[in-house]
Amino acid sequence: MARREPLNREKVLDAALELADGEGLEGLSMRRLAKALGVEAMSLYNHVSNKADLVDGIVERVFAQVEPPDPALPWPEQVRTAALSMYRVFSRHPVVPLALATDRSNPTSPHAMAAMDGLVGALFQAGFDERGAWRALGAINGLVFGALLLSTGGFTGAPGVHAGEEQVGVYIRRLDPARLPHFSRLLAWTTKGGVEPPADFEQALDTLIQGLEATAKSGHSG
Amino acid sequence: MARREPLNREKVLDAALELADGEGLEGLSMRRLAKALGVEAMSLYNHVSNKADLVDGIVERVFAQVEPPDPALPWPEQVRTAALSMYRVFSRHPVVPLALATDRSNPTSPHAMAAMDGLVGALFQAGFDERGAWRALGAINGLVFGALLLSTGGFTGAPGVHAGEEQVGVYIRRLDPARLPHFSRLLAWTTKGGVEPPADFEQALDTLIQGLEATAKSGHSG
DNA sequence: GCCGTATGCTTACACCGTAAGTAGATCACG
DNA sequence: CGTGATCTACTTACGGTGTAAGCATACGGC
Repeated sequence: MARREPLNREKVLDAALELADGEGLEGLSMRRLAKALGVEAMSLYNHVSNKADLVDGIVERVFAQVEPPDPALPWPEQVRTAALSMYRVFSRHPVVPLALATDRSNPTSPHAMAAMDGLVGALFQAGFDERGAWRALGAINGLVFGALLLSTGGFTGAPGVHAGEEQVGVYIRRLDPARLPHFSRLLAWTTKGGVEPPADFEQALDTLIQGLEATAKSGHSG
Repeated sequence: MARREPLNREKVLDAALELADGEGLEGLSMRRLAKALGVEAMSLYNHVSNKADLVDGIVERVFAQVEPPDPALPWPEQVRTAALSMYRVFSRHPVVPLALATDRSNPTSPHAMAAMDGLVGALFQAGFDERGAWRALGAINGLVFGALLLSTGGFTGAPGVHAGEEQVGVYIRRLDPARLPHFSRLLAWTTKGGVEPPADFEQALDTLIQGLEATAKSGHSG
């Protein structure tokens, strides 16, 4: 009667994150997770109260990897590094932004709040008042999550960045250059390579930060 | 034997959109949709090949409401109106951004491409080359969808804007002002009202556009 | 009138999250 | 040591999901 190595919340969450990274959020089911752990589905409920709780757990676990910015740096640099850190971490675990957008749950995760605190601190340093900081925070988070969700989930206004080249070709052939001149010109360019999501995001972020610097100077309330 | 009024794709999609708007994307199931139409689930498959096809259909239908910008206006104004139009339309139908982020499907929708074409045209007018336009487009779409998904789905780095005031109170009490000084200061402000998602988005958009103007002037490739 | 086609219903399958009940192993305490 | 409490895992079951397969009915063109 060799007892199996005991399960615990940490192991469950680790396995869940691995499964979700590999199979996507839809591929993460209690039954499949249990099977991966060599256990029956209902046993998981000893360590996790819900599927929602499970998802919250992996979100929190990933947020723990986000590095808060160094308050000694100039504020635009803080915003830059914090946003980039979020982007990088979530790129490795695309389930997380999706889970945050899908479920209505969460936001009481300590690590998530810590990450936000750093960002907000930088915005206060910039001279924003509460309203301005709130709006700037929305802009930053929106850009980070939007970029991740669009590049992951499928819609860039173009075929996913993951699509093979032949697919893109079909796509382009379907659109009428006479009716959509600009968009087809742009898509033609994307097929020649040159699309690099991380660099593209970094550029978009810098653009936003430039805007933030301008509005921070001109008026406090953003 | 009074025949029932015949079904067609349009009626199915209309009912699906209405159901999804009312009950959320999760509430949209073939069985429930069929019941709403006074029909059995499998009958829907005569007008729709898939659930994915159904969702694509409502996405396309909503995209049709997005107004392309007027090419005669100055380009920042074009970007502004186009992005705002997307934001407003999708605010009325929050299922759509969620569906785009969730499913890996879609993007061959004519109306969606038309909306993108207008935006890209404005960016070319601004003097961006392909790479710059691509990145600017990513920034704009990212911001629009990110703002929508975060305000809808739950995570603003704060309790959802929809959360009742007492919930927010509980939330704030849970966080330690000593450990998270900036974030708790910001959240304290949000409880006093003043959070207005449309205005907040508009401000974020203007900030981004300011950044776009700066980068458009300084160099072509964004 | 007749037949192909389109429409709708019925049944069935494999999956999902999880409530409820139960068996067995482990541990604290007398 | 015995004994009871607790904790873990398993089994079973319910109502939900998307949809494949088969069958009945009604309509349009000849």
